[in-house]
Amino acid sequence: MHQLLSYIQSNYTISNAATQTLQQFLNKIVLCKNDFLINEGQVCKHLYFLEKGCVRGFYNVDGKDITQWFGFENDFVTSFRSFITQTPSAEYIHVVEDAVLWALDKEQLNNLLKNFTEIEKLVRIIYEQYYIRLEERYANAHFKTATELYENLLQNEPHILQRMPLGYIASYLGISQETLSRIRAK
Amino acid sequence: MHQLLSYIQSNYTISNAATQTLQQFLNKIVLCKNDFLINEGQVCKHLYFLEKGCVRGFYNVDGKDITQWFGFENDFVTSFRSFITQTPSAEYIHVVEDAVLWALDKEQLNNLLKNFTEIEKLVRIIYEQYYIRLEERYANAHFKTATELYENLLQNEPHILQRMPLGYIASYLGISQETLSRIRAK
DNA sequence: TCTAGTTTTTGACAAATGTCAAAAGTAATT
DNA sequence: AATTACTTTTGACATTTGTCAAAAACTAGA
Repeated sequence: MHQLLSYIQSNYTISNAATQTLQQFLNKIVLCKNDFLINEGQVCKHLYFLEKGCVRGFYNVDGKDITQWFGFENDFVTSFRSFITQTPSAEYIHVVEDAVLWALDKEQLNNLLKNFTEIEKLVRIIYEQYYIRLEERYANAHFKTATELYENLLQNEPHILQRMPLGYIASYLGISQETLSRIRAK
Repeated sequence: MHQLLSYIQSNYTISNAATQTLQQFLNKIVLCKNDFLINEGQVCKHLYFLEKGCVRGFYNVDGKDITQWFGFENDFVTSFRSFITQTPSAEYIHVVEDAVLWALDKEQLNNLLKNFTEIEKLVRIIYEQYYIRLEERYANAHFKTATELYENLLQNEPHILQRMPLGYIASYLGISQETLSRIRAK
């Protein structure tokens, strides 16, 4: 069975009919390190469940990469703004470690939402969680020194430090790589 | 009719039955400037629709206020984290201009979500929009100089500059009031 | 209109962080 | 093992921003 389905079933209540229909709509995608799942300018037509590997969402300003978020196992990833509004994505999604994903088409998700109340509810709850997570990250980023940002990361998301190169982490925190390197030296 | 209801009806599709039930559950709240809608430590049991006035969500670190967000007419406001998880709020909600709000109890919202699919959908869509908005704000805050932050605000949310005192705006942007004052002088 | 309270501005200085450039370290390939 | 490419660290210095304190401007109430 897809890891996505067991993940959903162990965290939410969902009927067999919904599960089976969902299963039919999922397409497996395998990508290698440094592939791109999404490119800037592209309209994002799928929601992805990340089964294995890790990715980062970043956008490009004056030739400089700015990492917005990281995705790991059991995360839903996509360029949310593009996926929701069906407008061109401002961000890239870059595969940092070889990845296995399951893609769900926007149209087909809409069908699921229409036909299965429990999926509508599931999606609503997932949004709630993602919203809270983002808000928390935002709060943590505000009015903090570079050292505090690093200590926060160490405390709240240590897996990022273990699996992501320094340059990406620095831009995720909004500080220069050199500063991060010096902080870590201590 | 409540402004909330006409707001919803003009933006979403919603049955009469749902509208009427929702209407029953709404309680009007009137607050004055400098009242608090939510205090830190309090579990937030209501979702509020802001009909008139404006508010800010802030939290306190070492005696210093840090403004997280502003709410204006037609916004849904609450301490989302607390409301969703039913744990004590980390933030205060402070009334900046005399306000009229409509409160919806969490329990009663849950009933609505259970009984009316279109409300479940409505809430899901509202979360999508709030999520995107937050993500956008986050992207704008990252890797920007104080001047760029100010110019961004001027472009994207000029109403904030018109209606909020400088100190709140500075902490919203994550810069000191003095710096913001100097930037604005130019 | 005057007064008291609040908010905003200004100045001087200190501290934190960014930038650029080079060196050191690490990993991947032949 | 040697070469190449990529990532991380280090140093020197410039710039931005924060902090503290005081003055100025603005607001609301008596």
